[in-house]
Amino acid sequence: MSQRQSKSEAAGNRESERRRTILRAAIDVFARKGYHGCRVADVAREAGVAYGLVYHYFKNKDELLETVVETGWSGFVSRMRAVAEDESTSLEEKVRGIADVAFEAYRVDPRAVKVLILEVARSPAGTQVVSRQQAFLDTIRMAATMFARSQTTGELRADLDPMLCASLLFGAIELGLTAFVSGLMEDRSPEALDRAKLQIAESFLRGVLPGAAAPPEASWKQEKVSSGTKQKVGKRS
Amino acid sequence: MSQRQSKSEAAGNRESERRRTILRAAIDVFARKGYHGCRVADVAREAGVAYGLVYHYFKNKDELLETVVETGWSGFVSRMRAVAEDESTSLEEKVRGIADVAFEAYRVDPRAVKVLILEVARSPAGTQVVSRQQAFLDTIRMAATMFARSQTTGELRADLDPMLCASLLFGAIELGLTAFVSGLMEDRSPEALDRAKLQIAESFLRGVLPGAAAPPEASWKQEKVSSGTKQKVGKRS
Amino acid sequence: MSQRQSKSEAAGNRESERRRTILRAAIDVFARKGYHGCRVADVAREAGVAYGLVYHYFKNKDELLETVVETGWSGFVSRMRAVAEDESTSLEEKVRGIADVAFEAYRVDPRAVKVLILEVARSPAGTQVVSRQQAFLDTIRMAATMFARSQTTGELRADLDPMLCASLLFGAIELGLTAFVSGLMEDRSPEALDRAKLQIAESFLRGVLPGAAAPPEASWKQEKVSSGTKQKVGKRS
Amino acid sequence: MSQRQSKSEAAGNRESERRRTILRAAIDVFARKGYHGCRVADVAREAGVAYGLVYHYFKNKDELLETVVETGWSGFVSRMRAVAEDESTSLEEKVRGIADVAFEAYRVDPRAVKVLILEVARSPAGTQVVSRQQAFLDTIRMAATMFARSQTTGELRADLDPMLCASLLFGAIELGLTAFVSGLMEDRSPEALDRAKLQIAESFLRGVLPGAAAPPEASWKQEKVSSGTKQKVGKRS
DNA sequence: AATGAATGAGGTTTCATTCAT
DNA sequence: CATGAATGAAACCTCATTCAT
Repeated sequence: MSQRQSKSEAAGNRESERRRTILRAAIDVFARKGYHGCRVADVAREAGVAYGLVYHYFKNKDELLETVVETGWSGFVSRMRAVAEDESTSLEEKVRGIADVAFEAYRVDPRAVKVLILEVARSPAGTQVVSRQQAFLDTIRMAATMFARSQTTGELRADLDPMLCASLLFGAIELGLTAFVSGLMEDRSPEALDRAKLQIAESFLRGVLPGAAAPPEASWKQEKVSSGTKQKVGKRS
Repeated sequence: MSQRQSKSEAAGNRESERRRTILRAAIDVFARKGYHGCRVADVAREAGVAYGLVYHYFKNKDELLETVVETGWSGFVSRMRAVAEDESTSLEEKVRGIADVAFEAYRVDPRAVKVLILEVARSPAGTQVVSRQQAFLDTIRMAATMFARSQTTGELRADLDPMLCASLLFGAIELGLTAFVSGLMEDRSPEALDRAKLQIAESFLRGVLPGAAAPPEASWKQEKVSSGTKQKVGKRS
Repeated sequence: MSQRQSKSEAAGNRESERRRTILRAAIDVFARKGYHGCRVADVAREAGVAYGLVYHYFKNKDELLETVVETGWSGFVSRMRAVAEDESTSLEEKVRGIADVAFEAYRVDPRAVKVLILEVARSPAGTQVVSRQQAFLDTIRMAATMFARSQTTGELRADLDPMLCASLLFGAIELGLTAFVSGLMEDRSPEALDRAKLQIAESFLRGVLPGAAAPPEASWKQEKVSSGTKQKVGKRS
Repeated sequence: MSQRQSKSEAAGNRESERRRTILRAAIDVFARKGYHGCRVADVAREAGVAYGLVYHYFKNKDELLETVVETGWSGFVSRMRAVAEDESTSLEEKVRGIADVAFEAYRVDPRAVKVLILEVARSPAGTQVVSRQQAFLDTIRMAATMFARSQTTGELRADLDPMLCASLLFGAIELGLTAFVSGLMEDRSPEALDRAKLQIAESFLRGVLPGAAAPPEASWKQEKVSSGTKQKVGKRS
């Protein structure tokens, strides 16, 4: 802030600046080519720094991803948690808040969200450090807990599985965002984003809130027996 | 079937038997460690065949995945399409049918579904052959078309984006299945699967069908302005 | 042995042949440039094989050295042990036998001995797998035990430290061999080797066997006080 | 000495102080992990100075070792030479003197001695600057010359190879010291050191001085033919 | 003098793919 | 068909050295 920074301050700033540059480059490259599809050299080139500098700031390629994920995810999760555990709000507000957080994250840094979706949300279990895979699941569990609490207050239909509600909500949000990330949605304007967010939240709420308008269950109840048996879904030719 | 098979038949059968063994092994290994996390040798070992035999039946590692995906996905898609484009059924039945197809596929071969979810649904755009990435998106587009048609008949609320509806449905289904795949759902009995399927379909339908019971929109309409702006979601420190 | 070898036999032979080729090349290269001074590529080139084949037969560069050492050393040690623990021989015969084993090893494969001397005998403790450093020390300990036993039978002067006797013997042998390895000894003919071997064994024996002719200790006893004090050997602080 | 030092003197002192600190650290680190097993950063950390400062005082890593060796070795050699070339002493006194010098060097700075043993005495020929490898050999040659002279005066048995005598002496001393360095000798007290020194010198002298008590050569003369032939020392299977 | 960030050549290791048997 | 040894390009990582401050 002061006109003159002490040497160490200046150095400290430059260091974190470089570090951030590399992290930024990593996000961009990971988003573009995927973690496995890019080389450390790509990240370095994107960042405009020498090869070895990446290893000055990060132990190895994996830690680079780990850091990208952690910084991106931890903020996301803490905001999510703040919304989900706010005792002064209704379930409805919470759900809308969660959608807000997710879409806002996308608005601010779509590429980072893409990396999170691609490399964190889904990835073989055993492969990486527990944290990565777990991070995503923990978030869903957190939401499930939120839904379970809502059932005790009657805000959520009692016949629903809270874990499934959570999956449903996050699945909708995630694939909604994926639609933007992947180019399925042509209009990526802020307004379109906002509309998508609202639609997702609203549809979800309509579906799970205890409302008068139950869907005409009768029609499917009688055919549910057949489901799962009449379909032949043999995987291989 | 006959006691004696002609030479070519026998050879053909033995070949496809081996081929199938390898494909099966590939599915299992991909599901366990991911495409990038495993080596061709792992697949060969899992199949109990020699190293080079994999290359006898498949051009390269990528074709192996391609084949896994194609055989798994094409059946899935055709069944999906049959359901979605059946002109004699209501939207509700179609949606339930889609959920049926997805969950039945999981019931029959959960590991194959896992591979499809991991390696097909999400993966960086540029990386692989177009087909893979496209396959998933095409399916969503197909569902979007289905929803769009339903709007013309008044079966679906007109104010919803069909593409988003498709994302919402598939997102819910996919993450629902992920909940099983990842172990989030402890009870993986057929009954639990069935329950999940029904809940997902029903909640989705409730949310998007034109019903009397609109959710209390008033409550959020007045705060919607703020959403996407008041939240501070800065990704990095 | 038979004219026709079964497939696996042939393969087995070819495999071990290659493996041996690489090991041989490693010995030569290690002897010439040292473990740290050469690249895996050098070994591959020397062996006339492709780069990656080295890794087909050995886990990594370190295992390559480990194997060189083990195969070379284990034979050496077992022969040494056979000599040292033979209860039917006199100490004198044992000492001569040990010199035999060492010099014969050098005659048979001087480069392998060079590698053993360079990379095994001495090397920082913590660096490598225990076995390497320990192997050498264990051999000395074995000899020390042999000397200790000889003291009980009166074959060795009782006033000597067995461990030091072992060090003395092996030090003499090792540096004797080093004189050949390093080119200090110009004549490397078998006869010269034999002469060196005999001289070393004989001088050692003269020095440690209980003989009438004690060295004129008187002469140094009176000046021993000064030793270790008058010399200024400060390495610089 | 004077109360006031000129600026350059002061600077010079400070410089050499730092320089010495780094050199000291290098000795310790080299002794602990070996030249190849450590990084320049390790030396810097051990010295408690910044990374680049090492390069302020030394051209490169190799010069660091070179300097360690030179300062350590040159003093050692000049003391050794003073003893070996002192025309007023008997061979016996010279040998005892050499042992004195070596053990005193170890007493004063065992780690420096370890480095000398590890990095100087043995190291592949081609690897480094000639001086290093040569330094050790030259010392042995010097001793060999000393022994050769002793033969002309009849102090040393005429049937011995002077070069081998030198190797024998230094081998015994070196491995004697190694026994201490490596922990083979449990008692490392000054007294134990002194005892070892005396035993080595005395045994060596007994072995090589022309004494009445020749070892019973007869016993081995008749079996010497076999040596080197009956032993099967094939290195590999 | 002192610092440690920055550089990049050089080495190791992996693993998809080919090929001889 | 089947095998698995052989190949080598491509990626990762290390670390000596330089350089701007």
